Amino acid sequence: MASAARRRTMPAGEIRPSLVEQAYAAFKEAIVRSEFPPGIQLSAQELALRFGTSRTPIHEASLRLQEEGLVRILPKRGILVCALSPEDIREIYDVIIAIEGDAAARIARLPEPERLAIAERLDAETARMEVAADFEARSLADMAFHTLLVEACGNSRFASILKTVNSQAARAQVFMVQLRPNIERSVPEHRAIIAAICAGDPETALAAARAHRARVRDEIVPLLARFGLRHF
Amino acid sequence: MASAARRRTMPAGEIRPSLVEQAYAAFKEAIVRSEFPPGIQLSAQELALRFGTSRTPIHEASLRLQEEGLVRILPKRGILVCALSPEDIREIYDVIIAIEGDAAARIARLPEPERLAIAERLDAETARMEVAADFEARSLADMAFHTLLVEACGNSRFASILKTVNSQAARAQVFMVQLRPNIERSVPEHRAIIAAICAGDPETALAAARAHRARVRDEIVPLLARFGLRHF
DNA sequence: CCATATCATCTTCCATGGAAGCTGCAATGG
DNA sequence: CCATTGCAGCTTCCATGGAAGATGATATGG
Repeated sequence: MASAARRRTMPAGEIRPSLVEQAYAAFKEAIVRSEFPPGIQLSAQELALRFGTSRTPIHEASLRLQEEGLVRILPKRGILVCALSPEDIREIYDVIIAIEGDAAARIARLPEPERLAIAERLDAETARMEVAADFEARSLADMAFHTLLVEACGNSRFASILKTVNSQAARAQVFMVQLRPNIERSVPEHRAIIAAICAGDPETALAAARAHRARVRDEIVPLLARFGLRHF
Repeated sequence: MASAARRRTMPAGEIRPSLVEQAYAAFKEAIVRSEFPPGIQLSAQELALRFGTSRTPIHEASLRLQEEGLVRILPKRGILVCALSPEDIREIYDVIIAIEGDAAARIARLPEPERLAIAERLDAETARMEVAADFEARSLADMAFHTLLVEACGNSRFASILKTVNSQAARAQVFMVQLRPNIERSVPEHRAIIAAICAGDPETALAAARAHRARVRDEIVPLLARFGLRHF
């Protein structure tokens, strides 16, 4: 009865993710974990076999991944897993710098109660980062900080842009964890962003967020290039 | 030999656009021209009939348009042409402000010969704008200016982000042309951006580009809202 | 009269097969 | 020995049909 009424108005239960969704997630996961070496050429048939569907969901998932820049569909030839050069990583970081910087400035422009609430949550993540036992936990808290920063800025398009470029960079992120960059430098930089937000100073927040990401970029990109990695 | 070698490495002739491509372009065109009222719900079948293909290319084109935010695919229900609220337009402008501002700053950081060459081309478009006979021509030159600004900044991801949000805003643009905003104010603002680029001053270029777009945003968004347009 | 259940009809989702394009190799001709 | 051509085997592209979900009108029971 109630269940019938609920079924009736069920807007989009999406109980069971579609096969396209599953194929998309599985394919993306495999790419990020570098189970498919970058530059490899695959066919829909073999992916369909691997993921246990027919070729159609694979094809549609590939279209989505192509839109996100993770693969390229070569007409009549196959699916190419894109390779990222250090220059690509640099481009991606520059997008992050532009968007995330603006997001920080936007938060600093919010009415005081709102921006203080956000600042508190940002501070909590930063604290988690500081006391984290291992590198893994520290990275997670770091990611949570940056996700929150852009989710809270009030422009959903900012979030979706960052989601896209982050997924492009994900493969490199996995690799970078092994390089163990000095993430502890991030803590005071995060605090500087938080302080500017609390003070309601958009200019300083913008500059602090940009400087933070630019510092990371300038640390990471030469490192990748020096390791002679032409692509990931 | 050269021809053989070239044929060998020919990446993708793409002589004839695929049906998906055609359906994508036609569907998008129809949406932008508001031939489909926003909010309307369509079926793949009827679109297939209209565009003279089967349902498959329509479906794949719709997936692409969904990725771009122009339509939403409602599972088992149909294809919804998205409606844009003034708030959406505002969000889109804010993305433009962040990305285009950064692009201007990046150009200002280029070595002098390069940035002067770009400045010259930007100036040519601005001049075309100034002497344009009708509003139509003026808009075209304006668009060319902004396209060039972001194409020349050296980060292809900036261009692709702007392409996406611009296509989202395209429907509103068509509408806005009829409002005939005072585009002449743009000319000196463009010149300010160009001057900062020539001077190699990234900060000023950033501020000038942001101010220009922010001015347009603050002119347009209330106008749309005042017209009582809940969506386009 | 209202609430609930049923059902006809719409839709997408996904599997599959034929058509056509691309590639690399072997055969052919100089 | 090299350049060209033909071909076999791969790939995607696209059409189509069955399955299952979503919806709204209608029937049914209180």
